[in-house]
Amino acid sequence: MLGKGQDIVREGDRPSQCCLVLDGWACRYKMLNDGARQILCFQIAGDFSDLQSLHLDVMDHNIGTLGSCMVAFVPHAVLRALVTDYPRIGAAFWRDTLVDASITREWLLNVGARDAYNRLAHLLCETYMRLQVVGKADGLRFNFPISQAMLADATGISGVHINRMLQALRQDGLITLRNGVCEVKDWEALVHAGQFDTRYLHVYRNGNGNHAPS
Amino acid sequence: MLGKGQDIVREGDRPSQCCLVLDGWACRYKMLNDGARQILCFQIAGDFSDLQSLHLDVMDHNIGTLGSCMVAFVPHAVLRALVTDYPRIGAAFWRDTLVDASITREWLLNVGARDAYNRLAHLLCETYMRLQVVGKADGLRFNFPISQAMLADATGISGVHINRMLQALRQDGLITLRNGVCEVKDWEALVHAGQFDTRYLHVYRNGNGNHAPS
DNA sequence: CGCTCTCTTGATAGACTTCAATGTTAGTGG
DNA sequence: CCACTAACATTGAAGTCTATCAAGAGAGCG
Repeated sequence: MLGKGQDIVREGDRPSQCCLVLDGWACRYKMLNDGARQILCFQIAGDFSDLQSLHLDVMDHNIGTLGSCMVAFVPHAVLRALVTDYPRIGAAFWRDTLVDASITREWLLNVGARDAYNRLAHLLCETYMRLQVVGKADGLRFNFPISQAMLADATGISGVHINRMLQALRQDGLITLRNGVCEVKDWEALVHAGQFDTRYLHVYRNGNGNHAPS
Repeated sequence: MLGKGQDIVREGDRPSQCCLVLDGWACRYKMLNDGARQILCFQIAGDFSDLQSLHLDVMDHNIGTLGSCMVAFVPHAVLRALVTDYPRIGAAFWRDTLVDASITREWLLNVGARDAYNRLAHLLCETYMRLQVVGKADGLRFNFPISQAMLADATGISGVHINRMLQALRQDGLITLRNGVCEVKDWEALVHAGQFDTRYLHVYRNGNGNHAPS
């Protein structure tokens, strides 16, 4: 169990184990010399943080907690044995890293091509959907202990502007967000604003998966 | 051999083969409803475009050419056989997709946290370095048949502003760019401007790899 | 109770976009 | 060899989205 703002792995490290997020909030991030931080993705329950360290010796980014976070560490040796003895598991791990890459690409699209309002909407859609898939959503509500400063770092938008865009989303009746709890008030509108399409998450379920559970 | 502006794979496709870029320029990209395009990475000689389709059935992005481009297609069946029969090759393929993801993360940092000038500088550093690694650079010069509109789509900057930033880079004596040929005039300054660090490319060579060959 | 963190708000400034026009280059066909 | 066209590059002006600066208000905590 880690507290908030703890680094799990740092850029330049040569990990000998992988970190699995069991609950709470972590993220990948990178820093610039001027102190700017870019959060590269949120990691929630079930995410294998740095599976990549199995094949890439040196970490090219940091992994840290955003809120209190329960993690497990699995030695590389164990994972390597799993991968060689059970190719199916190896394939599943590989697939996991591919989905991770897909999400990063969508974030790149988000930051590179959408304006602030839609960008935030998209991030909320994705976060809700991912939480929902792993059973961490309560209907249309979910815990979201992410400060506006963190949202700023994740979206490449300034903190002040995040604040205003959140207000806009609230006023437009799309969401509610208070005390670390977010509630989706108008899923359709949120999806429309973010131009959110679940395809890139590569979750296959019954139904089309692009609607909130009723 | 494909011409310019051809799609190789489209979002939603279910490829049964992977595309290997032998020479020329391709890219991953995504579109928004309003017609905006985000280029997600450049693909050059040696890049296995859609290795991910081995494990993710449906394409979540497009792959297309930026200039004339020589590609080879390898059926999934062949690759799967390779992966199962020769685990080392499987590991190499996996590693390849991980490096790809690392580059995407750096692009996200680039677009999310750097201003236009430095963003362009970084893109040029990366492109030069990657070409140099695969032997496609001629000293400090390299073919760069990428229009300003494409650079705009790659960086999330408008075409007009790309033009101005290129002029600034030229005036500052960092680069030369004409007729699809780019020449680095001041590598140190370019690296500094882009805050470029090769680590994320995961190329290990003699020397530190962060300097142009003399 | 003071401290810190986070959220909020207003005013100002700036980076970048958009619009629109012009210049340049290369290719095509007569 | 020269019009003609299509891309692409360049330029100027105006507009706007977003950043920055600065300050105040709540909320949680030792």
